[in-house]
Amino acid sequence: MLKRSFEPACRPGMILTVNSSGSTKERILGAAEALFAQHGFDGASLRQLTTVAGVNLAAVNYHFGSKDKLVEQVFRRRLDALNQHRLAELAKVVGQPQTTLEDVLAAYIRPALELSHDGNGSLFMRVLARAFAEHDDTLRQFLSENYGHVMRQFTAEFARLLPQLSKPELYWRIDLVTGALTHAMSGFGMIQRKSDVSEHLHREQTAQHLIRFAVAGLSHP
Amino acid sequence: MLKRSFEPACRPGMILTVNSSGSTKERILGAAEALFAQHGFDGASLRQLTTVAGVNLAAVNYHFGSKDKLVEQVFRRRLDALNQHRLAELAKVVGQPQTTLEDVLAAYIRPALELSHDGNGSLFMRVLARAFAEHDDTLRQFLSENYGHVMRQFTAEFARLLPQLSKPELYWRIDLVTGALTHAMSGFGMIQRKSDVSEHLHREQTAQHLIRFAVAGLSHP
DNA sequence: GTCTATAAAGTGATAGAC
DNA sequence: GTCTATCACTTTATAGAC
Repeated sequence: MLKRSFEPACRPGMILTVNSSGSTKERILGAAEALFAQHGFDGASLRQLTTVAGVNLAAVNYHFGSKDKLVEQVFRRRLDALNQHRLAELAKVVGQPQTTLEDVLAAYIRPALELSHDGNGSLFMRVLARAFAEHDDTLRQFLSENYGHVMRQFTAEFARLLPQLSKPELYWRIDLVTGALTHAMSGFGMIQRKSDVSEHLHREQTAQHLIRFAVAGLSHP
Repeated sequence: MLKRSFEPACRPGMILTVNSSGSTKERILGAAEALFAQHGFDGASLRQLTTVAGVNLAAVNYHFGSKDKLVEQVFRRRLDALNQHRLAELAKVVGQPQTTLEDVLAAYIRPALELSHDGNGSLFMRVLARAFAEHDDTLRQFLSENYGHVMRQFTAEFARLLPQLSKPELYWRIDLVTGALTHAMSGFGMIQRKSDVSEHLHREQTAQHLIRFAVAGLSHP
């Protein structure tokens, strides 16, 4: 039922991409991201991981201390940049005289979409989707402690733009939108880019889809 | 980072519920559902599982053949009933002279909500959410082969009710709605029932929330 | 149908040579 | 900083007594 085989874990090209550049530490992080996305945190073993990264088994404990600390670093590497990007975009639009719901949603969605369209970044979005599904308290606490302020800032802005909604109603809708975005950005039902559409245009179209859906879901009467 | 400890895996009451009734086979299925929800398919071991179920370790292989076959049975037990229920509800409304989008969505959502509000059923919705996040081809093929016809029937009905949408546009929206529902039904952001609201009323309110959100997401211009 | 005992392989982590 | 070798433990699965 559940594949746990080793060989077909990564496409050949992907393995080369992962283990052929950067320091040992970077190669481990890259391989961890790919294998956690495919097999989960429990499913991916340090032996798979170090083989794909082309490093020695002991290197993980030397550079990170433990598997759990490695997991944490996989999250930090991407989320620090992603959420700084989000807050920077939010700051840009909040200062404007007439901020729209679209503007705020774009500040939240576009940075994530940009990440998910960069080859290795899309793997990370799958890791993130897994983390959501895990319901692991330790992991959730880590995310809340380190990145909770981002969500709070966006929620405050949504509340300002949707004053007709009660707090519970707003939280309800934000939660449903979050579910839709996580699902979409983890690369599940992402519409395939046609060959006559540029990467940039495709990202723009995808962003428009997501934002319009989110606007409808947040602001319906 | 990731909890793998054994003791606090289940609340005491839950363990009693799981292992105190039914045949050996049923007790194993119940414990598997609970532990797969909490620790994932890889994270939950047969030793945990048989201890919680109060049965012998060897009983899993005797009754199911292997861990993977057990996973399959955990899905079958709930999905057979859930999807039959959905199709029955769909058949009821499709025959009517003026079927609405709300009717069709209710036929899809209400059976899942009913399941997710029955104590052990809510654990299964979390198992299902995990399965989505897994991206495992074997698992996805199993779901598609056995229950794909249900989604196709609902999609056809959506297409009939939303003729202004192109096929890709419709698939996009259905996918985003699916993400929101999976997220919500896995018990993530479910609004807590207040003590002065009956279980039945709460389920009704939740259904209304989900359906209105889905209508807005599917039918916006 | 249930049990004990155990096989065979995998796991994370570490000690110590280089 | 990288390596080999290995420890201590857990995993799934099975053989064989009852």
